[in-house]
Amino acid sequence: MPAPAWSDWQPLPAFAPPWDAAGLAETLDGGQAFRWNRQPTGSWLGLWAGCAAEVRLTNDALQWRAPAAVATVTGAALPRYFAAQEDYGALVDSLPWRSDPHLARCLREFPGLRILRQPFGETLLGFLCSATKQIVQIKQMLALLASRHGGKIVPGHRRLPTWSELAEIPEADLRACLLGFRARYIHQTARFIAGHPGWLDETEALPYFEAKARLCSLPGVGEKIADCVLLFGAGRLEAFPVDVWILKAMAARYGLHGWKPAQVTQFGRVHFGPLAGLAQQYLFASERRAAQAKG
DNA sequence: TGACAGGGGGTGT
DNA sequence: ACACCCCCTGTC
Repeated sequence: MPAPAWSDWQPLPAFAPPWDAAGLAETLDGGQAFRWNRQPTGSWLGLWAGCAAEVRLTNDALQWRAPAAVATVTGAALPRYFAAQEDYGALVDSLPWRSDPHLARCLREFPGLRILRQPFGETLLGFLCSATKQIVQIKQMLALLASRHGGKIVPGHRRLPTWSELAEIPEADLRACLLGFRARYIHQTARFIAGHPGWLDETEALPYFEAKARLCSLPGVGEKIADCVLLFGAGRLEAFPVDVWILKAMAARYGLHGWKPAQVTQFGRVHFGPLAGLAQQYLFASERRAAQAKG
């Protein structure tokens, strides 16, 4: 099979502040998305929906290219996927960093961090896989799901199965993709979504609290996963996912020792304001880096 | 090189 | 609180 021809490298529409390598790595492989892989050349190869893109950083500018067969559709999808229409300088500046030295430090630490705007349904699938799993394992599950059950994007790369397709897959076959107890949740969720056409699209369009409540009605989806789906798959920057990492980080950095997740959620909304999820992502990135440095 | 614990970014009961 | 699954990682 011949290697697919790739489009020329092209700049992504410019927007400030500039990208940096750490921020790009954290954005693509820090727990928002699970289908980006660093290439030997240092660029990143990512798959979503029917798109395949390679991105790289040159002189603080982001460039992309795609297999010729999907270059048009990928190029059209990229600005939305990378939230290129958002003025991140203004968004970040509106966070309460002036009165929060720790937040200010995290913002300085990852100047290129973004919140991706991934396809809603795929984001739900990714985070249904995420319970008590680390990023490498989630990526492995999704890679298996795509390779065994997803349609071809270009030779060598497959998309994730749609929810309609997932509804037709026996639970045992899902388990074979290393999903463990999550296979049952995904199977049941797929049956529900398949039986309620338009439900996902409607949910994505609802106001934040209503959308979250609807997601939480799905088997295997609790508050944390619902918030991740809304933050990374619907652009709801007010969603503030509280997991054990953020629980520990907030305890250590803001003195919230012994606080329960619901209390930390409330604190986050009040303290960080309407873009609490954006602030959370910077805190999260900083804690991850600290943990990695520690070994 | 291989076996063996231990624990894991959550949800449901 | 504990089960749910089972892969990853560190360790011997």
